[in-house]
Amino acid sequence: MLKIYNSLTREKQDFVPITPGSVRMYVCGMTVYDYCHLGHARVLVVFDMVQRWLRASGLQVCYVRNITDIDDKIIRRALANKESISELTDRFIGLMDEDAAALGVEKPDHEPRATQYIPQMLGLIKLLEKNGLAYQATTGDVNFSVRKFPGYGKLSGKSIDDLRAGERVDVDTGKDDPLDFVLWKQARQGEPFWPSPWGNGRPGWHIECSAMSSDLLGKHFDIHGGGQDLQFPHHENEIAQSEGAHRCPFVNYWMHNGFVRVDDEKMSKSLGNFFTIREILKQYDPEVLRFFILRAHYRSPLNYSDAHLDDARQALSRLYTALKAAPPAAAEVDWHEPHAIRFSQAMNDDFNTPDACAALFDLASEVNRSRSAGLSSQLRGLAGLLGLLKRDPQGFLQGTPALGTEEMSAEAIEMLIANRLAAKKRKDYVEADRIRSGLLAVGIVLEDDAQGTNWRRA
RNA sequence: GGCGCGAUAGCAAAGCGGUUAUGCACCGGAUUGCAAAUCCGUGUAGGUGGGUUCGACUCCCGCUCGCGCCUCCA
Repeated sequence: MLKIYNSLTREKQDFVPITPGSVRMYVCGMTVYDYCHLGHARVLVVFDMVQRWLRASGLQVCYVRNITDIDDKIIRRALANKESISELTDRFIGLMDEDAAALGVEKPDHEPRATQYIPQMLGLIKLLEKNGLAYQATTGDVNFSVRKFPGYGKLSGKSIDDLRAGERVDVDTGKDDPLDFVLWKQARQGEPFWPSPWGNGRPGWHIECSAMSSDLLGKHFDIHGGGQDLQFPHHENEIAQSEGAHRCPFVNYWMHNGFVRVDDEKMSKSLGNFFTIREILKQYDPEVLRFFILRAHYRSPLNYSDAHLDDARQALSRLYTALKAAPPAAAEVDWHEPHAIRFSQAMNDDFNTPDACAALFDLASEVNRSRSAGLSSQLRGLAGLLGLLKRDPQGFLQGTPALGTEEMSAEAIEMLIANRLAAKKRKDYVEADRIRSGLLAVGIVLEDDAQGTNWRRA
């Protein structure tokens, strides 16, 4: 039985799908005006893992991850770049796809873009207006009336009055209450707009997710995910909009992944301490990054540093080394085998990937001891469910230079290995060792076995 | 100020009221021409003060420290 920690109830709960045998899941994706950073990588990988495990559990999954392609930041960036909004967003959607693919993230079933759902948003706003929850302010903006929605704050555990305590005096917003949020922004000079019953304008941030999720998944669906920082106000507002418009429960299970940190501080755009996926992939194999993300629990904070990635790289090498020692027969998982059982229990316990990884390492030891192709298949099969160990071991072991080591071509390495073998044949161990330590100095490790000499990157 | 989360060995990171987490690093042994890899083995934990219990890293309370949200942010 799968258990999921539900942010809404703040406890682990048995997962019971609305429709037996199938799951509908929505995850807040990217706002496309810049490169994806490590925080985005975490959302992408974590919910890819969730989606994979749901499918592996025999459920039929409909996974939606949206793209926000219209908002203030996008408008500003396009202006600064002197390009059109669609040029900007198309470009970064392409780059995001590349990053996601590198990290082994499977394509969601739907990737709706906000700008393609304007009619649905307008429909939703009309419903909210009809239900007395939306009003047009003197500024022309259409706002959501937070105080008229009972239960506002149930996701984030905030009460409206507590929120008021920290508020700053804000004039000219036209809001009845400072906590009200915008559903539809009145068009301003030089900004893109769409016609609406309330005049030309563009959508507020939160309404797109309510519109896209109900259009693709229905008014009431199973799982909604995203980064912890979206819990308030974004997800809180989504609930208010969706439940306020449809008058029915919105989402059963809310999942929020923890932050990525640098030096124990949240990595964020505003702090400027973020690393893009691209930057990191210049130094590390994408699978190392994926493994780094998955070896921590999705709700825990994840501290980034080169040392931690180096550590992850060494650990992943151990798994690939085991696969190399005993080539797998297949990648089919035998679910009666003890490691598979442990793996499955770990995953069913709120996607405990660190524990699932521990099962993988125990299995690797077993493979090394037994040299069993069957167990090796188990290893590859189970790891595959996390999107790991899909490659040829040699490709991984020889393809990822450690930080600070120089590149050397495979041909050059092979040549030196041949020279060393010749030296060994004539028992010139001084020369043989000289060659080996020379290679080690540039990050190449030689391993002799009965068949000959293999090399890998340290 | 309001609300919430966390504190595990050198580093990273899980489960668990009593029995080896796991990985990296380290140490001893096997193996090797020497190594590497691998195997075997040892060691290093649970912020602090109380409480509950036959027994607590694990449950409860206080304290200290760290972090997050309350504003765009994955």
